[in-house]
Amino acid sequence: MTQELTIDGRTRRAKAQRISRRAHILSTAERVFAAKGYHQTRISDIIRAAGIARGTFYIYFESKNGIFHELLDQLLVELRATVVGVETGPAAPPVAEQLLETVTRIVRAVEDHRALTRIILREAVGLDAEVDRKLREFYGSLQLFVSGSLENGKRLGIVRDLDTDVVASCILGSVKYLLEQNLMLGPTSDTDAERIGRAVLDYNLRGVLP
Amino acid sequence: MTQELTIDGRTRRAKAQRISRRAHILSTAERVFAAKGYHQTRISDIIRAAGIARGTFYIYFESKNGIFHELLDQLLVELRATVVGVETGPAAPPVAEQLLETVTRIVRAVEDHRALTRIILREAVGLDAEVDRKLREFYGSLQLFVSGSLENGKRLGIVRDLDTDVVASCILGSVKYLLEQNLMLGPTSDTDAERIGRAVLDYNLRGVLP
Amino acid sequence: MTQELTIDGRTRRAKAQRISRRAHILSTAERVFAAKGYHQTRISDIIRAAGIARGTFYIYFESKNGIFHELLDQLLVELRATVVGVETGPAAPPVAEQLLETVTRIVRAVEDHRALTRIILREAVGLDAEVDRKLREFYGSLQLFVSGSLENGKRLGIVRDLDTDVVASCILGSVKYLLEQNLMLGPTSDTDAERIGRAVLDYNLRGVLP
Amino acid sequence: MTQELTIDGRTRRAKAQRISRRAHILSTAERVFAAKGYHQTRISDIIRAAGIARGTFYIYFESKNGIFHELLDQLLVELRATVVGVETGPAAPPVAEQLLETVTRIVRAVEDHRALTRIILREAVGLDAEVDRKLREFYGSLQLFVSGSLENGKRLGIVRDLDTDVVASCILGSVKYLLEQNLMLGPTSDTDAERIGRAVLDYNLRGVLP
DNA sequence: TATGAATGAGGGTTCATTCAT
DNA sequence: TATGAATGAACCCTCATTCAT
Repeated sequence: MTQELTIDGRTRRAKAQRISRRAHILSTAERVFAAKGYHQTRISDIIRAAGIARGTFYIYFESKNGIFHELLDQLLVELRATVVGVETGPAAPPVAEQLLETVTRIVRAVEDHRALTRIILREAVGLDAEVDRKLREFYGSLQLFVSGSLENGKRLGIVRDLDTDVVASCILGSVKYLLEQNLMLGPTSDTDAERIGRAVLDYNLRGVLP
Repeated sequence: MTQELTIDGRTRRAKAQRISRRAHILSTAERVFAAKGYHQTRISDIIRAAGIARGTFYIYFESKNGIFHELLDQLLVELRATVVGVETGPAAPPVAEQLLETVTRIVRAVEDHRALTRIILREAVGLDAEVDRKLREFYGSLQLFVSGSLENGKRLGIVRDLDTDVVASCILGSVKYLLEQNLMLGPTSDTDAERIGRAVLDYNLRGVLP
Repeated sequence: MTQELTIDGRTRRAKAQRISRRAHILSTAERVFAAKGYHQTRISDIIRAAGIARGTFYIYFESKNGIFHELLDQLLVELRATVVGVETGPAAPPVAEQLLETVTRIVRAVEDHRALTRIILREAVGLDAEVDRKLREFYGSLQLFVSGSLENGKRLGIVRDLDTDVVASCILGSVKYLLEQNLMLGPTSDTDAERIGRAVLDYNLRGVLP
Repeated sequence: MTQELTIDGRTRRAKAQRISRRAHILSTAERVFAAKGYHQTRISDIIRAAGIARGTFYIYFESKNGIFHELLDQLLVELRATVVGVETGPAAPPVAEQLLETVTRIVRAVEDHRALTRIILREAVGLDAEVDRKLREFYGSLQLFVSGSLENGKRLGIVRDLDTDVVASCILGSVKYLLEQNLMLGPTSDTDAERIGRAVLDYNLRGVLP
């Protein structure tokens, strides 16, 4: 082993450690934020829970607000990934199926990030202008996706004539509210998730009339 | 005029002034909270806007949190009044009609208290345990009302067989999200309100399928 | 006494108290700054010495930097007043006499504000851009005054031909340095002050050659 | 080559490197201190500018204060060298000439260490007790030298009867202030330096009277 | 009742210095 | 010797609440 390699090894190890440390703080903060809420969370809480010194926090993150934004971005990217990429071309699967898949994927993603989603849903709104912008953009892109799918469905004759904007909002709202409700309770079982998914789909497709 | 009467008059006038002053501070706080958000609002902001002294605020209200809870209670009572009291007896109007009325009433109530609702939706969640409890209770009672109506509808044969709990959540969610969206924009015109009301009703009743 | 007068009395008393409190903090800060230096002075030091609470300090002054600037401004105004206003017209007293008077006045002013001057001389330079600007402006105006007087003297034939800019700097420098030296020692007696004043004048007028 | 010699070579090379590295950090710190001022300078600024690691700094210097003291000492020694060593014996050149030479030498020395001198003049005063002591000692020794020269001049009949202490202070002050003024501006040209040197000398020798 | 000056418990952030590698 | 991540003591400032007048 030449010295270069040794140094390389050290550097690599150090870098890996830095990344894992960062991830550790990030996930700790996620937990603390979820438990106490953004405003009730003190930097002291995070560093105590993470077992690090005060200054160490500021090596890895710019500020309390900064780490929150990082968590927010992380979640929004992840959630967006569960929705974006649905085909609406002529050869694509029927809208109903796509929506079911989307719902299932979202439910799973939210389940995978209970704590994070809980924070976002409960704390992010109205926190600061930048957060608001990000959330608006996020919901806006979802809205576009859903209303686009509905328009497509109308063209294909598998969706009846309706106010796509309003209905897209309704669909988003119904899914969002269901997720909120379930997050506030304990973890949702897979069967529950499926039951809820089917019910919301059925409702969205056929309404409540007989 | 005896002295007693004079004192009575004084007392009455003083009492009236106390009440009106309290109302003045309350409505001022509502405006300020709505404009800046709960956390960004300082007691200084409220007293400056209300034109009162610092100490005066604490004569009428226990704390910043206290006045917020008062506004919250006020709104929840008002909103609840738009929903509660719907008849589900055999002689009652059809569920469809009742829902339309309810939606219309809610939209109007929210429009009447834009500022307050805006705060509740954006700031109240996760503020403290007590607020959370109140909101849970509020949404819970709405949920019960809606799912009860649905059950009733099922018995009457005017609602098809569906998971009433999940669907009730969906209905609440769709209405709530629409209200959120519209609150963040400018004031909704009456025609818009009606259009949206009809669209959400139509969607909830018949779904998206042709 | 009508109620208005009573209120007036209260208001007046309160205002007076506020002013005196402010002055108290200001003079305390002056003492502390002079004793420990700007950077070594903590807000804690000032409030402890002034016998006030932390928050009280911030009622009267914006910040540590703010109170320092106030002291600085106060001194510069006072010192400027000892220098500005000298007549240079044809009917004015001879330059020599004017300079002597100026020196005497400056020495007295500095003696009256030992602590303050000590801070300004020792701490102000290089503290921040604004302080630098103020000091540059202050010394600049002195320089202008002195060189103007010299020019005038030249025209009147009571000052020989010399580089007025450089010589004005020299005069300022010699006075400034003497003041610095004396401030660092104990208080200067009146006789010392006069002796020094005469010596510096004599030196400035006639130089060191026989 | 024996092993000892090799080791000797290594040791020597290592030592040389150590010395040059130390000098490198020192001169970098000088630059940074001059640019940002002592208090605004962070260790981070120095190590970044020097291209070394955090810990390395502390191998070569004890502390931020330590490296500053080293720069201070270095400058004071250098400046002292421009003043000390002037002969005052009977065979020595006339005082006037000696003073002119001294002024010229000081101006040059200051020009050679603009950055450092700038720091000393702007930041050192009041930094800590030790710095104050060193500066007092430095100026004290200059004062002694100048007043000694004046006394000597008086004995030789080339300096008139005057308060040597006060006048020594004046001379120092005038030179110091001029240097300060020029340091704050851009670099002084040689001709400017000479012009200023002659003017200050002329002024010091003959005063302002015709 | 009304006032507004006073309070003081924190909170987030900085940065000189240390130390394991 | 060189590194740079880790440390934690300090510091300035905020602001909800109190209380003497």
